[in-house]
Amino acid sequence: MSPRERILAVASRLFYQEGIRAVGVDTIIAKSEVAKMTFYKHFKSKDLLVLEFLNKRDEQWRAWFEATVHRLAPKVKDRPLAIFDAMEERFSNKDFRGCAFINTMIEVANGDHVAHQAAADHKHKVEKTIRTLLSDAGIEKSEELSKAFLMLIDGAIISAVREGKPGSAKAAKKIASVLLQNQHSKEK
Amino acid sequence: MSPRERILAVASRLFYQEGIRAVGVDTIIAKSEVAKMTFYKHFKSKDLLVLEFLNKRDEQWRAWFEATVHRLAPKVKDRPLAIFDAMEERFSNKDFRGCAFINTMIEVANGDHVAHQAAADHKHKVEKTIRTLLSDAGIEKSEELSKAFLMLIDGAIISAVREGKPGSAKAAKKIASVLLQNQHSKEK
DNA sequence: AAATATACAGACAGGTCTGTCTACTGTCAA
DNA sequence: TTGACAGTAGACAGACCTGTCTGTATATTT
Repeated sequence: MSPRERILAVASRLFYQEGIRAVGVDTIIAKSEVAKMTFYKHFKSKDLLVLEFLNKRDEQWRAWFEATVHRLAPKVKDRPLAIFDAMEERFSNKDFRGCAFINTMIEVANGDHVAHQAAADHKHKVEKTIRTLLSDAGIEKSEELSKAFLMLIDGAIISAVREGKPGSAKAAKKIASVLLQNQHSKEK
Repeated sequence: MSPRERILAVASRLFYQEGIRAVGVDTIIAKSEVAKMTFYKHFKSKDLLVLEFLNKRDEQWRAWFEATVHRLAPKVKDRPLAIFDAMEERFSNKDFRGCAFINTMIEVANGDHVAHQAAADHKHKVEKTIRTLLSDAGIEKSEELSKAFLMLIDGAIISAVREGKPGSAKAAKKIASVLLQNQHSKEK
């Protein structure tokens, strides 16, 4: 593993686990066993490292998400509800500490900051993925429903963090299934 | 206004607006026009000030919540859905920056910290209030539904922060009304 | 063998953080 | 008038923050 990869790996783990403000560059440098100048050669500033962390995590998260939903639900019509089974898997991880993008957005506070933009972009992409899952399952008016699903996901994430257990995923799934039934009965 | 009240008022505003870690005691001391020793006379540490901020905000928030729901919905059966109208009022405030308890919980990270306990306590109390609103409206199985409502509220809060506009409250209300209808039709 | 690139170790500057301490001022009551 | 009390102003300690700088070692390429 190259120094650059070590730095990014260590930083990603610590940023997610403890928060961005809580982790200093000195800690990252020490834990990735790298010289300070090597760090600043590869990342011009801490902010740029944060940005790279967010971008990489966005890609990895969405790749995981699509793969897991497909694994859990081979049939397209089962995939919308499988979203919440995927979330439950995530919530059950012992290192789960919520959504890195929500966390960053809250930690940074300033709405103009790049981190907010990154969080907004990430969630928009996730919402688009959900919309595709819904319309592939034959659901009309998938736009409103995908926004509802995203809200349920975020609510479930917060509940899971607060309670320290993954039960909220099942509750969210139940709500989602009611919404789908409701949508279905309206179409008839 | 006594020095102590000034400190707490300034701290509360800044903690909510910018985050706890982001605001140093020096800033609080300067803005509340107080000597440093006066600060430390009234609050033994920053952590204790944070705790008092959270406790006070919990009381004020719930008082506002109950009063607003009652104002918006004089009839008991209208109150469950009025919860989301109340939230929309909150989201529309220009200083809205999410839920102070969620924010604190995320910012602090460590699950054993008092702030987590405070957030958990607050949300439990809110859930209990919601459960009462539901059962007063004649809804059975209010426990499961109150948890669902809380999840919708938290999801709507996150969406509102992310989008910077209060629209998510209406979306959450729509979902809640579907849940209520569904509950109602099951009872029949 | 010499030159170049990369990474190492660690001192340093300049700033911020929490919390402590001293010395001074104004007020009120015994 | 004297003493207690609450508050002010500001220096200070010690830790931590980001980012820069010097000098050295190693490895690869020419």
